[in-house]
Amino acid sequence: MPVKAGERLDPEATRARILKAASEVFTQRGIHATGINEVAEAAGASKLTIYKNFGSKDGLVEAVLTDRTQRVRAWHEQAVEQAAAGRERILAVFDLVASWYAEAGFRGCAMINAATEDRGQDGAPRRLAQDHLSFYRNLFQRLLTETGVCDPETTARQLVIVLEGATIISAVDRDPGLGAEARVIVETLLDAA
Amino acid sequence: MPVKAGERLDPEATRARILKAASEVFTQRGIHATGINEVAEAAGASKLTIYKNFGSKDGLVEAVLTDRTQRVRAWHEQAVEQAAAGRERILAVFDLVASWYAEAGFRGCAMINAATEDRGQDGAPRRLAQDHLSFYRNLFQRLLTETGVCDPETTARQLVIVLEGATIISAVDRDPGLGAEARVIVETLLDAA
DNA sequence: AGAACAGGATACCGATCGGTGTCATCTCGG
DNA sequence: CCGAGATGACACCGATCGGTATCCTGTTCT
Repeated sequence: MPVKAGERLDPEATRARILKAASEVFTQRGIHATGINEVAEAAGASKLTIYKNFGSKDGLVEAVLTDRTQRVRAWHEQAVEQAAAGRERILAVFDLVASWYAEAGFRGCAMINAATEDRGQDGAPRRLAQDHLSFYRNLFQRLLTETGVCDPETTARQLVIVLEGATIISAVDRDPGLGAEARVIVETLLDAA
Repeated sequence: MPVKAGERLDPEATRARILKAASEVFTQRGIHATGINEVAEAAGASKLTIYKNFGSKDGLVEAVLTDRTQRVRAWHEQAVEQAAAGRERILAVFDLVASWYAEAGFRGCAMINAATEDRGQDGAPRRLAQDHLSFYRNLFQRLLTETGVCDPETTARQLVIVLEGATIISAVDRDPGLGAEARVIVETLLDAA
């Protein structure tokens, strides 16, 4: 992908282009399985530019995951705000992931996948995956508190389990139907809470 | 690990020793991140013996995962049989995984991890992971039918979601408490079913 | 116009990868 | 006691890895 004239010599655009290309190729083929050369080719950038911007492959991976978790969080915050108050806001999260499962090339949560590839190590991927899980826990806990659930913390942890279970199974089975199944579980858990 | 005199020149024992060592090192460090040399060193075997027995690294990975899924299935079948009939048999599955989460060096489900590392590919790891999920679905469906649940298939799929969600979160967070949390969710779902 | 800089292309480095070949050693059946 | 098979130790292969250096083009600013 050659650089268009208009966006040339814009360091921020170059960095964003590399991030986007790296995110896509990491998602599709895995992080360990993807070489820097592939990222460079997919981004239409040279290895030099990648290393100038991110220092190392680990630095690139951390930047990709950080960018990814921030985008996902923003999507969820926005979806929640647009939903009617109460239980609908919680279900909006699962409607959002249901549409995510249905996207072509869906391969699961980037942070969980990276932490899984890196298992045994205590590097940035695992830390970012834990932070990502904490985001979901805190989001659910806030929404559950607003709806007046008696034990928001426990129920929030339950919803994260359902969310991540549906995500990993949807990725392995390539089955977008897990979104609807997760929603049913969530309604049951909310009824019981 | 040098070979003990008694087990020398026993091809089956050698093969089993390689499988066990490979399973451990793959689990702890990841499959892509582990070279054949590491497996050979961990097994006290030579690369020649590994390739004589398994043909290729992919063949070794497939053999390790096949062995693993069979062992896990046997553990679950046994745990279920030893539990009292009815709901206890379903909960026995989650008690078993709870003790699994508490093991030192727990890193999640080998099949799901391998499929995640291999994402985008349609090789043996993903197929074995799908088969592993099917095993859980079929097991739960059988037990739910025995307890007289009205829609065993749907509830079985729900239980698999909870099981895999708890597993992946327990692995990422290194938190064995997910076993108890999963059990609570299961009881709620069984009450509602 | 010219300095400064971003960036693409390419070659290169040492290390490691999956995989093969060679050879000595060990055990065991005959 | 000897040959066959299994195994470990080790050297080696081409490919690819992460990472660096070189060279040149094209843009932007002064």
